[in-house]
Amino acid sequence: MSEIRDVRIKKRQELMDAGMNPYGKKFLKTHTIESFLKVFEKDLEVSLTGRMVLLRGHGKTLFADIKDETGKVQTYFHKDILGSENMDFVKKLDVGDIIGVKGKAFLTRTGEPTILIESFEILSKSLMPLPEKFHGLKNQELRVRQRYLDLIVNDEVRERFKFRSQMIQKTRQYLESLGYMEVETPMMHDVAGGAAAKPFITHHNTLDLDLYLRIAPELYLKRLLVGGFEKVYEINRNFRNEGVSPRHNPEFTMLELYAAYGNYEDMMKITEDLIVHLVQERDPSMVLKWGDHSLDFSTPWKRVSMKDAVKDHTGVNIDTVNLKELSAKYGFDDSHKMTRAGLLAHIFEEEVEKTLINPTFVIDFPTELCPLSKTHPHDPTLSERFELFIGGQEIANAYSELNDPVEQKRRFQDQIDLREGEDGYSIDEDFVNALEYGMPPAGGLGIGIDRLAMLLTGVVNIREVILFPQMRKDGSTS
RNA sequence: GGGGGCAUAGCUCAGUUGGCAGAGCACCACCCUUUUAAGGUGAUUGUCGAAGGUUCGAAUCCUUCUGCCCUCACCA
Repeated sequence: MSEIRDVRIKKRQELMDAGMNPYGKKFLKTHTIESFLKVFEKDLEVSLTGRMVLLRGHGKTLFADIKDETGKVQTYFHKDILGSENMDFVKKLDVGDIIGVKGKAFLTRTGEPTILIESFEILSKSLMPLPEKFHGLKNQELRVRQRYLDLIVNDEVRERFKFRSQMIQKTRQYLESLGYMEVETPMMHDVAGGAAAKPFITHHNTLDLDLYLRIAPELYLKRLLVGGFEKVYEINRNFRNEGVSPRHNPEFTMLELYAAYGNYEDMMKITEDLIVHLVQERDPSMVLKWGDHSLDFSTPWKRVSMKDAVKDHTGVNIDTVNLKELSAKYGFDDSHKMTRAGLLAHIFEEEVEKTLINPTFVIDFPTELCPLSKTHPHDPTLSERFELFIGGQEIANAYSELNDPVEQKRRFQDQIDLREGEDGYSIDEDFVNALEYGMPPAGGLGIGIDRLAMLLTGVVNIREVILFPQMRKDGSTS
């Protein structure tokens, strides 16, 4: 129905014809709505801006709720104050219009702080109707495809994205306070490394060069350790050409940080400290509701080896169990390269991950699953690596970084052999070369920022913490 | 990619056994000078996601397609 739009286009023209610009310019406001409400005082002269979200006509007057980034306030257009000519302009206003107002504060009979408008400007005439005032916008698809409407109408959505921004801001402050330096490394890689994932492929025309959108910044950040920076971090996007799900978006935000001369124990401490710091500000009780779960962030967090986690949960002792029996049970057949380590990881993912609701560090990963990690000094089959699980999801992943170039190259080659024939996988020779110059021992950590934001805001779908998550092409008009 | 569910007015939603496509809000007109999802009177509002099929007759049954949600697989 374009009738509403037609009516508004007509009003737009009538405003212009009457000399009132419906798309105004810079407007100086004295307060945000939040700050106005805080300092409210009768007869205070203020100017405010906002979008009209609710109109209540009342004879020769009009109440309009206007909303800015910080809140909502009632305004009052009165014919006796504005005069009949201005009141004609008021009749051309609609829900959705963005206006600037000047006026005097007062309290209505019922005690509502209100601005008695002395003058106003139309800063943007809205042509499209907003979603319904009471039920708002619920349609999942529209909420994402037209996120701007979601943000206008659904306050809790706007608050959630504000929180996400503050969470990242606090993370930066925390890391800076520990002496970490933020860096930016390439998004376009000629070798897709640092994680096991399918990359997106793109092409540089002038250089005639196929490039991969990065799947992880890891190998570049470690080059910086070689270069002599001792504490670096990066918060930015990774791109993985894989399925979309309530927990996966093709582009997602990752914090990676590296500390020279440290190890994965340091990373465990920094992970716990950072997340506890963020949770504490959210809710000092340290317990957050998340979906059907309640997450208890009280320290110290549980630590369990992968072997023990599997043993405790399934009774399977991976070192003594009959492999054939077990692989049959878990759907492994001869076509898989079945090893005890591979099977352990498989059972862990199938049976254990989803049960790790309160924060749990899983440690002592089999080395063959950790191509970038140092091994335990006393047991080379295990690596100095942990993954942090909260709410059954992997939130963080960290190692004592492997800094032996010869061993690193051998492990890369093993990975390539496993993925024989697949495109996009090759050894980052320059990274190995960098290691040959000497990288200090280091702890390295990655934290999934979107998932952390999910936990801290209580939502179970990643698209609720990503402003514009990936969607298919809109099929509604075809 | 596999399996299940959903798609009706700008928004939120009803729609019985296949029998004239509905409500609330929004919009429009009129009334109303402190309302609070204001109120009152009246009017308008549709490619029932798309294309086929069955039928005297399809929003409703069948097929295909598109999109969204859930789930499995890949993965963080």
